This record gives sequence, C-alpha cells and structure tokens, in this order.
Amino acid sequence: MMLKPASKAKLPPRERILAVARELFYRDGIRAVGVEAIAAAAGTNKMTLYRHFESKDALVAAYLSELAAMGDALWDTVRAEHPGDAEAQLRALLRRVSQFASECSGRGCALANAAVELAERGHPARRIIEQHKRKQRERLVGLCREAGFEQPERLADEMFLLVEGARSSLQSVGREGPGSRLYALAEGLLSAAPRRSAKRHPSRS
Amino acid sequence: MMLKPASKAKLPPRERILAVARELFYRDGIRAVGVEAIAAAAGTNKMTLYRHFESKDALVAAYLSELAAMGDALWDTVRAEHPGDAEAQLRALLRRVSQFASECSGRGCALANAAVELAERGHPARRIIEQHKRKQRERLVGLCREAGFEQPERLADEMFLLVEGARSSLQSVGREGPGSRLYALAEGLLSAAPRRSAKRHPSRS
DNA sequence: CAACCATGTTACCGATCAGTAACTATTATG
DNA sequence: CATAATAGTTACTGATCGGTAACATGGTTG
Repeated sequence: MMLKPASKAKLPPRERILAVARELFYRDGIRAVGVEAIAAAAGTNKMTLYRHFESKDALVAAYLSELAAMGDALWDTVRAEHPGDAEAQLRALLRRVSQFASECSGRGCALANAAVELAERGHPARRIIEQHKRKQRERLVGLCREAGFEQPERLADEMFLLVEGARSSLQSVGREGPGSRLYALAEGLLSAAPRRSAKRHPSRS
Repeated sequence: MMLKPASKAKLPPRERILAVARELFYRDGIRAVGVEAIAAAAGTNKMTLYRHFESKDALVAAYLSELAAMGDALWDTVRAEHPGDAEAQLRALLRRVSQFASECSGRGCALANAAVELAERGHPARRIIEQHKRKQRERLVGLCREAGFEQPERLADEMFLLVEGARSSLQSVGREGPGSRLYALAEGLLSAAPRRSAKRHPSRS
C-alpha cells in the first residue's frame, strides 16, 4: 500500500530537489529562485541540498541536463512510434512540440530561458544549452534528409526557427498569438517542400 | 569646438544613464546589473540615478520603452524609404532585422529577454513588452495584406516566428546557426507566397 | 553678491542570498 | 543492539543590492 502515490513524498531528497527545481526554475526564473526556497518546497532544507549539489550552479547544471535528456527522450519515443518513417516522425514531433508549447504556462523553452538568464560567457550551463540545441538541429536535418526532401538543411532550419520562435513569442504575445498556429504553419511548409524521389523504405512488419 | 564628440560626456545625466543601461541590461541581463554599476558606468552615482528614476523597475520600464520606440522608428524609416510599396518595405525590414541579428553580439531580442527575466505576471515591464510585440505583429499583418498576399495573417505569422526564432536561437546555437539564414528563408517564403491579383500601385515619382 | 537648483559624495539601513558549521534525529545494516 | 551513513535543524557568515538621509559642491539666474 502507498507505493504509487509516492510521487513526491518517498523519493530520495536529490530527486525531490531536482523535481521542484525544475518547476520553480522554469516558472519563476533561475535567478529569482533561491536555494532555500527550493529546499523548502522539496520538503527538506538547504544543508541537504548542498550535500547533493556542490553549488547552485551545479544544481542549475543538473536541472538543464535533465531537461536536455527529457528532450532527447522525446525524440527517441517518436522514432520508436514511427520506425523507419522519417516524415511521420517529423510530424509527430511538431505536433507534440506545438501542443506542449500551447499548454505549458507560456514560459517558452526552459533551455533558451536559461541562456538568457545566464549571460556570462563561460558559464558551465551554457555548454549544456548550446550542445543540446545544436544536437536538436542536427537531428532535425537528419530527419529531413532521411525523409527525402530536396533541401534538408533549409527545411530543417525553417522548422527550427518556427519552433524556437513559437516558444519564445509565447512570453510576449501570449498563448493566442502566432505560436498557437505553429503546427499549421510547419505542416504547410512540410507539405509544400519539394521531395527528391522515392522517399521511404519502411520496414513495415 | 567639442560639440560633436559629446556623445556621452555632455549629455544630461538622465540620458547618459539610459544609454549605459541599454548597454549593460542587454549585454549582462537586467537582474545581473545593479543600479550602482549603471550609475558608475554613466559617470555619475546612485543618488542622481534615483533622482531621475523612481526605482530600478522604473529604470527598466524606461529602458524597454526606449527600445520599443527605436523599433517603431525602424518601421517608420523603412516606410519612408519605400513609400507605397509594402513588399519592398517587408523585404527591407527583413534585411535590416536579419543583419542586425547577426551582428549584435548574439544576445537576441532585448524585449524578449526582459520578458524571460521578469517572470512575475503583473510586472510593469511586461505590459510594455507584450504591447510592443503585439503591435509589431499587427503591423506585419497589415504590410502583408497591403502587399496583396492571399493569406496575410498566415504569412505574417510565419515571418514573425522566423524572426523571433532567429533572434532567440542566437544565444543557444550561436551566430553561424540557423539564425544566419533568416533572410534567405524569409525571402523564400515571401517569393513563394500566393498573391491575390494586381499587387502594387507604386507612386514612383 | 545672493539665492536656487541640479548634481556629486559619503555613509548608512534592511533585506536577501549563497554557502558553512555543529549538532541532533533517523534509518539501515552488521 | 551497535555502528555508521544519511537526513534534518538551527544558527551563523560575508557579500551584494535596492533604496535613503544628510551634506557638500558647482553653475545659473535674479
């Protein structure tokens, strides 16, 4: 009994801290949230937090790495759902991102926001952010190429900018702004993009 | 003599403060820059700053209002340069924005960055930001309609998202990333977009 | 010269925050 | 039960930051 609803109560403190850091950092901003507030919201205290994380910067780095890993996991999920069908993967990705963006409290991409807040070049967090965004873009190019489009880099960059713009503009223009039309716009570009020839070789079981 | 190079030395303190605030807030972030650092960099001190601005928030609001006004001025300039030719205005705007983005130290849109840093809803600065971004989008839709495109809202939203995405991704993917291709991408969309019929009535003198 | 106003200077207050020390309580394991 | 590791508690430091008070200075105008 009581094994499932242990969503937050029974986890070890490190994971509780990371969970609540994800929530508070994203909602209020990294610089606006103190370590004491995080520890308290996680049902623990500052000392325990500092036993698991060397510094606030280290906690921020862990927070960002976790987000990056969740992003990668989404790609893997989508690939597993549409094996061999790059275009279906693309559309599924776009659908999930756009619906996620229109739900998630309109604060945009947590990685991009962190890059805004941590402006000092050389900050350990920036490596994580840049690395992740670059990888996402490369995976996008790979998918567009695999899907047999004529200009995969161009199409991928269009997708990338549309997605980043939608998430960024959530904060300024709000939920009913252009960001809400992300899927329709990207889908339109996708359908209109010139294809090479025979496109897929789906290993349909 | 010595009337021109008074770029920073002879201006009244309020304008010196605003000028240096624009530089520091943009480069290092709003929360990362203290009022004392701004006053010192402006060649004055905290007291004088507080005689001209009620609080740091008021200074931030003035900083953002000034940026918004500069943005509006850019639109007016472009309109004056291509009177009556909405499509030329569009292209000129895109060219300036994309070249500005690829120069300007890769910190993206100062308004959007401020929205990330000032997360509290109800913050006086957010009104300025949202208002400005909404106006920009409406002007974009107006230009696209005036240029005779079939789906002005759709095209305007594509442009808007591309621009916002390019500026946002400067921080994460860097200068050589997809943001550098902004003009090419937007120009491609513009050229491919379906037009209504007779398009311009340029009052070419 | 005198009065005034904007500016400069110094010193301070109160709050917040990252990080640490020393001690106690809990829990698991031998 | 005993030991040891992990977690909780309290209290503190040192630094930074937004904001203010009181006073000194300089230039302008009557």
